[in-house]
Amino acid sequence: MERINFQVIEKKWQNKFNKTNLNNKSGSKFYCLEMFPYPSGKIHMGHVRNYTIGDVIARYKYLNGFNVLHPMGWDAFGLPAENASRQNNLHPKDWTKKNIDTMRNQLKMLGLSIDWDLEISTCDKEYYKHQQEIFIDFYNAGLVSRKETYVNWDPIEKTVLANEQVINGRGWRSNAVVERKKLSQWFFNISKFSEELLKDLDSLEAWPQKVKLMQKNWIGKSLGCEIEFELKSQKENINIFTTRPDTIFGATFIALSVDHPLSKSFTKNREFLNFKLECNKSGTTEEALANAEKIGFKTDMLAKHPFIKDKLIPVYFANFVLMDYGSGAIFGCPAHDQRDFDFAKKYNLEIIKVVSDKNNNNILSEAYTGDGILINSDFLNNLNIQKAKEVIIDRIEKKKIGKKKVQYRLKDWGISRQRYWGCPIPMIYLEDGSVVPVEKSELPIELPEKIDLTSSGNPLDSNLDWKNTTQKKTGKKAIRETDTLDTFVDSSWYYLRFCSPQHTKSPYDEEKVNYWMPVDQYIGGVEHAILHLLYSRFFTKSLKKCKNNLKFNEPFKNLFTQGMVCHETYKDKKGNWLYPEEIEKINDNKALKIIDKSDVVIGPPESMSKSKKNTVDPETMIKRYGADAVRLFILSDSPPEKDIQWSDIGVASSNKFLQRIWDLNNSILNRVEKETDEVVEAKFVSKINSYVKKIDDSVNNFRLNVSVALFYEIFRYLKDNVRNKISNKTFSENIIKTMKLMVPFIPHLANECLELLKCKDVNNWPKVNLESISEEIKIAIQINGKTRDILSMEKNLDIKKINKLVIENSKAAKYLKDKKVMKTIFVKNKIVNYIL
RNA sequence: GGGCAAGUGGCGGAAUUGGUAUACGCGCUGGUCUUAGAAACCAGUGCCGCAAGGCUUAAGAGUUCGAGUCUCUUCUUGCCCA
Repeated sequence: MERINFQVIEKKWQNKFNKTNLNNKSGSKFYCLEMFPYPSGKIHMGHVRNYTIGDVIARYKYLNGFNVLHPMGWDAFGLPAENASRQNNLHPKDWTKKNIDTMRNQLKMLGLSIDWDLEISTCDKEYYKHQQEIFIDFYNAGLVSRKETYVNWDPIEKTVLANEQVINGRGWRSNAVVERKKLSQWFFNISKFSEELLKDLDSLEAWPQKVKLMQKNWIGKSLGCEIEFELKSQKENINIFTTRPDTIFGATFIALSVDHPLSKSFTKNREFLNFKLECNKSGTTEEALANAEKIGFKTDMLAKHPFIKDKLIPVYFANFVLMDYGSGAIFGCPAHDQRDFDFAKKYNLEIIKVVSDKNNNNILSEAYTGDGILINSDFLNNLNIQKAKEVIIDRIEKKKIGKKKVQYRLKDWGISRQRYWGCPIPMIYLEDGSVVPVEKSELPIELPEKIDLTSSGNPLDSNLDWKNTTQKKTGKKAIRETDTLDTFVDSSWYYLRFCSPQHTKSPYDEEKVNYWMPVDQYIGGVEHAILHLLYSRFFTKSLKKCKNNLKFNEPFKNLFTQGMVCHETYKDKKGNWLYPEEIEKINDNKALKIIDKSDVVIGPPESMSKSKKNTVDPETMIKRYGADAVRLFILSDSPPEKDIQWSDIGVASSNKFLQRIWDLNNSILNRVEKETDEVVEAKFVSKINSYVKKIDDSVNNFRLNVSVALFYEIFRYLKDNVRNKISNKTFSENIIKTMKLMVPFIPHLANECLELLKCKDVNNWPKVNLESISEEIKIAIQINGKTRDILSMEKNLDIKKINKLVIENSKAAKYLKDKKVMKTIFVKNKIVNYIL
């Protein structure tokens, strides 16, 4: 038996794939996009999974007549390039280019249907030039602002992080404990779009509910109210914001942010300044604030309760109140807010319960935030929370001490980064203190080639040649903005660029972008559920608003988030991580270290990561088992949206299956002509047709693991029928059909087989004639709801005929003997249930 | 703590609107071939039972002629938010 020489076959077909695209000019458009990779060095299994899923969809749509756009590019700016550059003295540009070349080759080894003519790289000046242009457009449209704010400062990377980049109080990449620092920063005013970003989630019908919910929570719309508190001995009022005005009668203190205007009278107070320093040690995320110990600074100010005559409540500065959320001031109701509760316990403040819980006990061990009926609240008593909110807001507005207000949790997007390897921000500072954009004709503002990355801080800031410049229009001296853009900006519009990557005049060709957009299928990791997707949605909406030439509201019509690729972890006795190739597996529970035969501790499957050494190199696997086998395995073992566990045995068995396909294909080529039987042939044709329908259904529903299972079934069926009374012509036609079904999954082998079978019309999908599917069906025979037999019969028989069959030849007959059937439930082609 | 998703053989997992539970793969068992092994191929494989038959979708209840699927309670796991 001939072994497949997959290296030769793959090379042959890849040469072809690399030169072609999936354009069907006459068909409807279909834009298939997978999240583009960061060029970190080599591709990993996560990429293999992502791009294989995308490739199946792209090829499937193409074969079904769609005009398919399937591009690929590189998210090429970012800090790792700078780090690598320091380590091995290679310019970030060269390091990035080298990685791109490696990874492009690796992607080509997978046999993807990428149109490489459309390749883009975000670090290319032809790309970021347009990004700078967009920045200036946004600036002119009032969507960019410069604000002095507290930022999340990563002391290791010496840069600012967006809130979303802070995870558990630590930098998402460096894992350093994040500090609060005040800096002047550029912002995109994404919060102006809060309502639109929230509302339009409803139009994204084919997005996973989970992702929509995460975005909804992130935007965090809440209805609240502002209330003015008068102070006893000062003229100023304190304006607070709350989402729980119903708990006003439980208010026992006021807490201010350390940056609240009232803090000005404390600037000479040493104790207060120390307290302020202490506050700045923790990060600015809600999570950090919730977890940090609540600390306060008591002032001598007292505020008058707006609804309780003569009641005075103390005013504190507190670390859990931030100036940029609401008004930088809150009233504390310890009974019904955990932070307030912690604070009140610590400073021995009054706790007044105003919402009754089910237990009705008056001593609380923690804040009660559930539903209930108002108590101890004068005119709000006996109302539920919702009603109480309405009544109190109404009262506050009538009394003219405050008003209803909608609040969003979503804050503006800080985009300044103190780094070299990013897109320069096209702004200049003039000597008179004004800050203005550069002329569009000066774009791109290129990164300087020569750079010193050895010193800490921002390398552009110390590059005086680059930093010092003049304003083109006036010739005035100026200095450049030395911060570069957050790399999330680069990926917020790349999907538009793919529609016309060589367009020089503007970021995109209007006609092409309106033809291809929105992306019909976007595929990527769920880890981008909030940041990247929200930013991209914001970009689309902003561009639409300021350029007025886009005809769509949302960039991604359908979104699919694939699961991660996992692998067991291994540790030796000393607790050092081991690579899979360093161990020998004896069975599921036992493994040995190859060099010294010592025991290895096997850990549970976790997502592949270099730090745990549980990675498997795709290139090694492709070389060992072939690209088709790797593709087939990564699709077969789990549904695409769930995590998959990598298994060498699994990919080896995919490889064996491919060999069986090859053997079958060869045996067909030499098949001796059979005496034919029309009935047998018709049944055979009908069966293969029914499989075409099943593959269609599974692919359309992204159940690609089911598609693969069906291929195994189909091939067993074909093999069982080789010796049957079927003509060579019919057999060959149907094996061609089957191979066509497999093209999106294993494009190399399927195309090779089709060529050997002398198939002429390779680029179309088999048509299913639903009428021709006339399978024999099986009906469950139940007695009192219990299945007693399963009978095969032709389709669409009526109950009379089935009754006869049941009495004559089913195991259920004996249960019916001498019994009276009270009722018969009959579902055509499915079941008969006799109730006795 | 809140929200969401899920729980099916030894394992990964199938199962249109409630209608044949355990497809397909791995593993395991037996066989063919082989000096032997590997590979390949063939057969079997949810559990109990010699069999007839009974039991089985985390646990328990409910609705229904019929529940993996719908409802309620409990437990467990994962993710997101806090």
